Amino acid sequence: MENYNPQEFEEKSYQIWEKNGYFEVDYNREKNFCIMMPPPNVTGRLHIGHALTFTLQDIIVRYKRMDGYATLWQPGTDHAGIATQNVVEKRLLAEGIHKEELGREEFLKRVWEWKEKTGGEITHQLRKLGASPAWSRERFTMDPGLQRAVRVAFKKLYDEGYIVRGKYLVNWCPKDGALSDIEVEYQEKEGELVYIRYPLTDGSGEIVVATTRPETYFGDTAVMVHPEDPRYKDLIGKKVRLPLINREIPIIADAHVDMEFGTGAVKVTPAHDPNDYEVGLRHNLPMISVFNEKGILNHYAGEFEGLDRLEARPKIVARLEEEGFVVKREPYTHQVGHCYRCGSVIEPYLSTQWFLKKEVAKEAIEKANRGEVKFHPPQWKNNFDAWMRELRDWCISRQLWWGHRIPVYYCDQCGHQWASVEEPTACPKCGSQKFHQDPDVLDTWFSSALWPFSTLGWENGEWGKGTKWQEGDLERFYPNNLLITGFDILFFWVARMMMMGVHFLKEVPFRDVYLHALVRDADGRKMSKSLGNVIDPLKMVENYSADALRFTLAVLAVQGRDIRLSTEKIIESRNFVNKLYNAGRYLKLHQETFPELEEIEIKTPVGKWLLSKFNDATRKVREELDSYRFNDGAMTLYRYLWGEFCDWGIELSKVTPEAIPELGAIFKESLKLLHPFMPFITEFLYQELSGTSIEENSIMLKQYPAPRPVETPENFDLIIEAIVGFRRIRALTGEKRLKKGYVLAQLPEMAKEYIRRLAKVEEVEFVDKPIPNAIRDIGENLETMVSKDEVDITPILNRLKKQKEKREREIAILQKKLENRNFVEKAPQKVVEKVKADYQKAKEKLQKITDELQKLEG
RNA sequence: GGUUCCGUAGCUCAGUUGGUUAGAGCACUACCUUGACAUGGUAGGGGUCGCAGGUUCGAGUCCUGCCGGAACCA
Repeated sequence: MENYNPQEFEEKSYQIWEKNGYFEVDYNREKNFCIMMPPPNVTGRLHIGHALTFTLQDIIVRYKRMDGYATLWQPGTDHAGIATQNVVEKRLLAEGIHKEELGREEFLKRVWEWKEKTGGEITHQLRKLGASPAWSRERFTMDPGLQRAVRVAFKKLYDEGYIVRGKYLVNWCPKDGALSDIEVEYQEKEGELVYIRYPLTDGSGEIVVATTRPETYFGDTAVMVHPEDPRYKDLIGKKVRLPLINREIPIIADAHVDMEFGTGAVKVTPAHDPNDYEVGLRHNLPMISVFNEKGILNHYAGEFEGLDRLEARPKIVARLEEEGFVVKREPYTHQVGHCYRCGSVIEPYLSTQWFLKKEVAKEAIEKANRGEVKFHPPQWKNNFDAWMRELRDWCISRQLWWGHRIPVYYCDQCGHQWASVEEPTACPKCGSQKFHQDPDVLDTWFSSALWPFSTLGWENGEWGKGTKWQEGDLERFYPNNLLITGFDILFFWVARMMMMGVHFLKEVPFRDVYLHALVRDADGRKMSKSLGNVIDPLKMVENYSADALRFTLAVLAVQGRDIRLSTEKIIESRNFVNKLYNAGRYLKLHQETFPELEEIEIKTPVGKWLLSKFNDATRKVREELDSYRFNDGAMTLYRYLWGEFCDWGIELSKVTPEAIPELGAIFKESLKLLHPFMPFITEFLYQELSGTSIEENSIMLKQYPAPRPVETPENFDLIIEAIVGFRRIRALTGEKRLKKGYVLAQLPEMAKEYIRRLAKVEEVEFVDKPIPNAIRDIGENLETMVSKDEVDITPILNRLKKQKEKREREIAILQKKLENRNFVEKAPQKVVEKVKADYQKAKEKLQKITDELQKLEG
């Protein structure tokens, strides 16, 4: 057999698969299966998290495809607004060019150029993993078809009143502009609580407020106290003067104040705090922004104008201290919001933005509650429900150039504002040709929210029809069957697909959602460049093969648990690949090629036994894949192929080589079973053992195995037990071989040869009662014996003593149960019967052991 | 503060609706260069299932509390 060089073979076979269109949808099939690839960022490079998610997807997709489904795994990349714009901006800066100098159009041209040339590298890296999506249908969230879908979706929502524009307090990143609520990451930070004195205007005293953000006090438009607070009751309605700038603001009463916190008096800055914003609305307070969109303080800050808000903070406090306005400062840890992308401290900031109103999700919530989407693992449903219940309006406008530009136009003549799918030529109201488009673009997630149906042709116009999508795809593939993605984008993406899918198509976008966990290092730490503990999937593929990496990820993918990955574990899988290769070599040593399992009749005892094990494994693997228990599926295959096929099947066939052709056929079938997990080595061995080429006979296109009828095999489990029994005697006594061995059981005559050869016993006899003067190994279902004269008995004695103790413990437990009248009366009859039988069996075994001990010692 | 998850062998973890003597892989010990494979083979040792109560005939599994760790939301 040829040497197996994974790198070479993986490259070669992948090309053949792709070139021959094996990944594409076979429209001749009746059953459909559709899964969307979560589009990776076009700037992205394959990291281990990608490797996990795409491996799991590929496993399911290959399984379904082999199982007879018209299978669509829709690939594509995401335009990733902020990330991509940053990448290109940086490159331009390296040449000394600011994007403002280029202007919007020219800049966008450069972004597209970048995208065409270097973007989407990740899709090539994905191929190294063996991922098998329908590449011919690859999409980009800003291709013309999807651009149209976005504009249609926007216009519909706009016309229905779900999309509105308004001046609201949003999460503002001084670098990246407006962010949605979930793009803010909270971190615990050591800060300080500064107590500031606000003198009353009538000179009758002062009021002290506490704040963690003293620089915002320039925007205060009130001080608020609890109406029942005896300390401040009399002050309500009076005015205070803000330090340094001397602006006067009123003291108001509001029951929302927490009297316990700080001094019980709260400064109100409606333009820079979400709670204060609400207060401002309730009490009709003015809203004063004290810094601009870059976070630079403005004229309201008096002498501090021109400073960055964070730099200004200590200076402001120092100045207030100088002037005697600071009562005290105390250390205070609190949660500070940071931009998910650049890490800047987020400021609540008043600005005009577009919002998608939460009401749009009403139907999606109802459907989710009715269980129309199933989550795996199920506890995610709670999380999802909670978030959907507390849904807030979604800020969808972004101050970027790269992205789907908001299709809203403003007439310069009459002021009319409208949304349009097509580029308009004139104002629909006054006919003026002077109008302009909204400068902002949409949140990237807006377009990915449409992904489960926009890629199927929904409102794509004519673009891509017949190539990127087919007529009827929506009916065939929507709802998608499954979504696999990381739990970290449950809200960002999954929830939004739910809203949009249900809103536009009246159906949930997918039936099942599988959320996988994070990949961590061997010590459970997050992988990060700064820690230097990053495992590069491409390196792992290079060093250990894609199969090894895939199998490792699958075997570690336990639902609801983080994955601790290490090269050691990948090496274990690599060893498994090696084991399979050698099993193939063994078979090839005896016969050039092997038939398909359905082409031959399994006649030999070994073949029948192995086929029944294959059936067990097949049933289990199917069940485990159907319930997305990837780790169990991988483990079942590992145990079956290594522990049963290799350890016993091959070994037994050395005794009766006439079983080898049958083994070969069963092995080929087993390769199909394994193929979704390890696509390459299975293809290699399948071709080697079939004497065919990938082009004519790819394993990818074979039927996924199903259990097949086999008559109850000769009881090989007992033969195996006898072999192990003798081996144990040999291991304990150190005998290289045994002259004569006895088995207390009636096994078929043919068993003798297997026992002789594999247990190294020269002569075997079956007996129906213990021989005299013997040492016995008492197994679960049978005993093996040799004459006492043949071996040294002390290790045997020790072992028997241990067994005795163990049996006695067991018997005590069972006996207690049986003596318990409650148990005998209340437990199901079947259980009681079983315990009784077990008790009898255990007693018998104990008897044998004590007899044996007595004889040996006596 | 709210919600959720986790704690089982030295390590990483299975254990699906409660029902044998709680399993696997790695690691460990002893033996084995036997014609597929030392990236291997054979045999073996190792756990009072975080702690304390409770429900039940019966608890690793269900309930309550506590201890320890993590995540999400506010």
